[in-house]
Amino acid sequence: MTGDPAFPQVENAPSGSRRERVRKATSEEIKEIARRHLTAHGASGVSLRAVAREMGMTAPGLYRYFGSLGDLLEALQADLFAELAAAVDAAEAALPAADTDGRLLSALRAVRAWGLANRAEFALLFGPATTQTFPEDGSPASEAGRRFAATFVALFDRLIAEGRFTVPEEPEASPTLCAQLEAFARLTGFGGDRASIGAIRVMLRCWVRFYGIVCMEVFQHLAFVSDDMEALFEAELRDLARDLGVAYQAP
Amino acid sequence: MTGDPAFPQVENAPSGSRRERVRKATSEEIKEIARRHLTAHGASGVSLRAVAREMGMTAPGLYRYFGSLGDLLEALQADLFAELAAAVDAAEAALPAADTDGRLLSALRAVRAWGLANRAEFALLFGPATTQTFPEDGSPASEAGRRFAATFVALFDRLIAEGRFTVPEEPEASPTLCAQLEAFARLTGFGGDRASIGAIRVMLRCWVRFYGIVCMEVFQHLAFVSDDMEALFEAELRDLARDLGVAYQAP
DNA sequence: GTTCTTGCGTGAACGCCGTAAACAAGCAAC
DNA sequence: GTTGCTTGTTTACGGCGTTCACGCAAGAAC
Repeated sequence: MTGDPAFPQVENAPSGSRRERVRKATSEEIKEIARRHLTAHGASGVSLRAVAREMGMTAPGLYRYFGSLGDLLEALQADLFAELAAAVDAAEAALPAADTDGRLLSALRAVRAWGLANRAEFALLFGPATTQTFPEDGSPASEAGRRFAATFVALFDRLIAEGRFTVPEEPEASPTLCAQLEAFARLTGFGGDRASIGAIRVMLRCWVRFYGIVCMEVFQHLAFVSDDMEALFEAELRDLARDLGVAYQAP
Repeated sequence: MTGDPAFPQVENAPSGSRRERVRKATSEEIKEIARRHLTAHGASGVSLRAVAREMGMTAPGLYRYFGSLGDLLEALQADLFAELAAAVDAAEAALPAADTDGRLLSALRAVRAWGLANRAEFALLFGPATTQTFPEDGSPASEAGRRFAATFVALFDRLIAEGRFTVPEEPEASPTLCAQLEAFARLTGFGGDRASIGAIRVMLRCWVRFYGIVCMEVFQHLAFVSDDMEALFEAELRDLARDLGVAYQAP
């Protein structure tokens, strides 16, 4: 596996032994085909047999790569979280690093755009947790999700650091809520030094609102209003920006 | 079974011919069993064969009652919307008619409670629209959903009538958004006389926030924060009430 | 009361599916 | 070469949605 058994493996090749490389390749091919089926027919349209058939294998062969159909979906989940995070990063990177406002808006719009362009994928990531797709706590999928979240946590963190939004006076926060918010901050590594409860509360509120509007649109629960909800989304984004002390600007 | 066979159709019996009654009964039994399977194993755990087996029938027999598995799920959807609406109505009815504030809070809490007590059912109603469960526009499921929404529309309507919340100055509403909001008001029969664009906007904003927090909890996307998110929900509800000019009161 | 009709349920069949177990071929190392 | 591990196949089991041809009992018509 590593550097040199005799010393023939000078390793200009990508990485790992030949075995490992080809294994990785087929593993990627499986996920690639499964992704296509996911896109085309939703999560329930992904089947080991169909994937195997498409790549000229038999279904049991896939069990050398994924322990079950659920495992395959979970691996897909991890990849998709990474893909989404990459899309968000790309959207951010297009703007100057100092433009926190623009970057945040751009990042949020990127999530919506990705969700609309990848409905089934979005549903797999953010839809109801079925008996299948159960990202166990330390699993790759769970970690990938955490990394995705980290992107936004970092952005919000900068808002706090820049002292953007005025934390509202909230004396009513119950002890239970405070404890949970603190747990949230700890788990996400949010607001390293200035993690005021109020700030966390504002961030979570915004995240919930954002989740709501995007899910509604992607899951098509407001389709009867209009097929294109961009205007509503932008209006929501404007509100959201105001709450965060961020200067809204049209896309 | 009915009253008298001699000149028989005096109809003290429930309704319809005997045929129709027994048909209705088995139809209900099918849905009842399917509902149990839904509760136990999620939407993907509902199968015609299993339902049939449990009621001592064979699967093809069910096709006399539902055109397909998808149709059965859609019928379930309709029933579940009705059940949820009933739960909301009950929660409302427990309070005096004049107590608009209390009724609204109670109604919203009822939705959350129902969702938590019926996760899979909630997912079927509000989760991603799969290739299965596609409530065609005039379908029973779609109508049931509309009736459920109507409950809340009525409540918000009363808030407007009572002049509760001050519509924020929003000169930025784009023409597209205005058109869509008007379409929304028309389709839901919202705000008969005083349907100001701003009011509709406020209502939709609140609905989106509510949808977001409940979905997050029911779909278990904030489970890492805590297993019991009641405190967070109540905090969100407090904010929401403030925006609507509603007096928050603890449950 | 006999006949006719209609609707209900079954049995068999087709083609999917996930998954397990036994087995054969290929590659790696000694 | 021999040994052992990795890969993939074959075969098999049970479950699934759905279709079709068929019996059969209950209601309608006479």
